[in-house]
Amino acid sequence: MDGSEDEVEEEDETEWRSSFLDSAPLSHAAAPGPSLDKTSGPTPAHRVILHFDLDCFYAQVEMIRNPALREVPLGIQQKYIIVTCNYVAREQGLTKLMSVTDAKEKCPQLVLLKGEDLTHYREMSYKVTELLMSYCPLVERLGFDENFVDITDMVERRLAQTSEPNDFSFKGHVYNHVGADVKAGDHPQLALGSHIAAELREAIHSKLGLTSCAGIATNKLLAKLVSGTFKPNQQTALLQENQSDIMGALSGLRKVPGVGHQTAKRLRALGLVSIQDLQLFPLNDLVREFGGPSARRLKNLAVGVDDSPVIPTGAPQSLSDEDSFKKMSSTKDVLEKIQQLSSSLVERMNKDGRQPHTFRLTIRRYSATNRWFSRESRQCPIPSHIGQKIASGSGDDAVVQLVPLAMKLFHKMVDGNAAFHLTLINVCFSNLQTRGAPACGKGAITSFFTQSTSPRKTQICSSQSQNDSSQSGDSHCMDRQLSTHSMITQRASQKTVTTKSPCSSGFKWEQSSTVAVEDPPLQTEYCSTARSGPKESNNAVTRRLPPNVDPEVFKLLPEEIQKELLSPAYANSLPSPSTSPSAPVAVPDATHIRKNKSPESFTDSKNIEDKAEAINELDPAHRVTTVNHQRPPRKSAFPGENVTAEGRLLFRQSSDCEFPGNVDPEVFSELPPEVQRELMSEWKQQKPVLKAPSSRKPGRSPMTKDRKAAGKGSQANSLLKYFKPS
DNA sequence: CTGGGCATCT
DNA sequence: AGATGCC
Repeated sequence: MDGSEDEVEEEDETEWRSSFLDSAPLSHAAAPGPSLDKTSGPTPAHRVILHFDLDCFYAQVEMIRNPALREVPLGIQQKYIIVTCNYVAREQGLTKLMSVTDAKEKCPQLVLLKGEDLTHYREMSYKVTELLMSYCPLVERLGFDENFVDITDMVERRLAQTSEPNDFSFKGHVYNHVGADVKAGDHPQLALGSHIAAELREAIHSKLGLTSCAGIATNKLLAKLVSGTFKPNQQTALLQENQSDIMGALSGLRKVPGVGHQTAKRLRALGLVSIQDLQLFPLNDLVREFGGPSARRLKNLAVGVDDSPVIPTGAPQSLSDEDSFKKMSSTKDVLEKIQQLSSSLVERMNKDGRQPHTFRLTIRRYSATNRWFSRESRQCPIPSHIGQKIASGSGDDAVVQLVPLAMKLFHKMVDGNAAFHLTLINVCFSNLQTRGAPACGKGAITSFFTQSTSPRKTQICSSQSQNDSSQSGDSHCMDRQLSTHSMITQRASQKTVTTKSPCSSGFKWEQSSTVAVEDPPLQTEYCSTARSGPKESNNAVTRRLPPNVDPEVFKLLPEEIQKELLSPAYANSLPSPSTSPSAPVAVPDATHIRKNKSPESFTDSKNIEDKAEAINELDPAHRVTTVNHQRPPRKSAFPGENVTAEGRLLFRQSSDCEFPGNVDPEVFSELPPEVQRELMSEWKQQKPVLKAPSSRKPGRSPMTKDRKAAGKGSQANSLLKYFKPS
């Protein structure tokens, strides 16, 4: 399958392209109106759905950040797992989700980068979604590296204005077909879809530097299944007539998206192992086990039928941050971990711009049998004064007030006096609400999103007929997007790559109430904390609190928590130890909070961030990689990579912070000296800019859009926070 | 030596 | 609040 990509390729591409690019006719004679129905006219019987899957996503992001890594086998490590690796590594037998031990055994020269901090992956992920949305608003995310796009309307509009439906061709592969085997004229929608898919993949590559795979089919299930047929950096279309082929080719029921471990287990209990087993299994029997809706869904999936609509994802409905570990058994450690997680979460929440109204703490207890099951969580409302601080930028104040809340939740689950053994802690903000944005009420962006998402009705699972009514994307929106698209495409033709992050516009909600929340009167009902030791009165205790801890909240805490908050472990995280109650206490900043905690956090996140910042300012298209290599020149997906020697820096074998903290020193030391020098100089070139990940710089667009949640109550979104203004 | 997110459904 | 599923 090597070089011969795009086997079914014709030359009328330019014609198609121009046809595709020019702005749409404003009349949609044949465009699906609100009454899109199979009975109503020559409208599309089928949707055209694209599925995009970024190649080894985390590895690609890292290789963009440091192009020298393109030449070496690279693995992205989270804890003891290689979550993904580049294709150099895959050639040596590495696979996804392999243990570090196995991976190093199989590939001793493997270069490992820590991937627990998802910040860069998340940012790039949203850039991809944003880019796709600029062409077509119906984009649904699946994880960080996959997107569905419903281009039905775009295709129909193009077809309506295309005079010669016989000139059609397919771009890329066609499943189970070779060469000119396939008559594209018989599948105009999919054929056109394949060209759009190619166009979008090219945009992702030219603007963001990422390669991807795509699948073109009539529903999400098939598009996803077919997209992985040829990897990497290729695309495949699936014709209706080959649906049963691709379903039958699945090696087992687990391969069906939507059938997870549990479902597969229950199916196996019914004697079902293969796709065919499920296809032939009586629906009634299946209903008995799974209930009507799930049973029908499963039966449909088995034959490649999937009516589920592409639901625009928009901004996330929750933000969470978590860490796992082998063992955590002291309340002090829990407190510190919660503090660390909350600090980072609050920072992210602040960049988002929305205000969280619910806080949730999740833990996982150790269990010899099932280490990764049984999560427990408790949630509570976030007092508005805290929520406002989060959204307004007083993040450090917010953290200080949030931690006691979290500890309260923690002790709803864990008895601090008894022994415990945790293996994971997660903190989560949800119920995110857009706060009164002045320009947000009826702004263009807002209405755009309102339109694009409101017409969503939950599609019911119609039985067999494959022709699901395409969720009538509102055509107004599509037209507007199409014109946007031409503009963007024109810009793309200038070969300007917009990977830079600055985008300034450091707009922030100015919060008049920044100082408004005052410590409530201390005298009222102090007695609730009955046995505060004889040492100090409640008043004294309260005075020892950090200035931004709400005494009201404090006194509601279990006394053990109160003690913890006053303990050295906690106080040390503050700039001013509690020794002198009368001394003015500075507001702790995130760096302080971040600083004193578990050893692993000393892995210098500073350098990493610095590097990221510096790299982000470089234009990937123009940056010349300086690599000194005698290694077999891997064919890079990116042309124009150049190689020169650098090596003015000496490599220090010490395991200190001379190189980024996410680089395994051990592994690094095993690299060839040339590679070491190369990497070192790469790192050294990045000049320090920021200290904390608090790069608040990516300005928040003043606009927040409300995405009227389909069905559910408000889902106020500020998706634009994730999408840099283009 | 099995991650760190997200979402939906019940 | 938990279970399940996806990456």
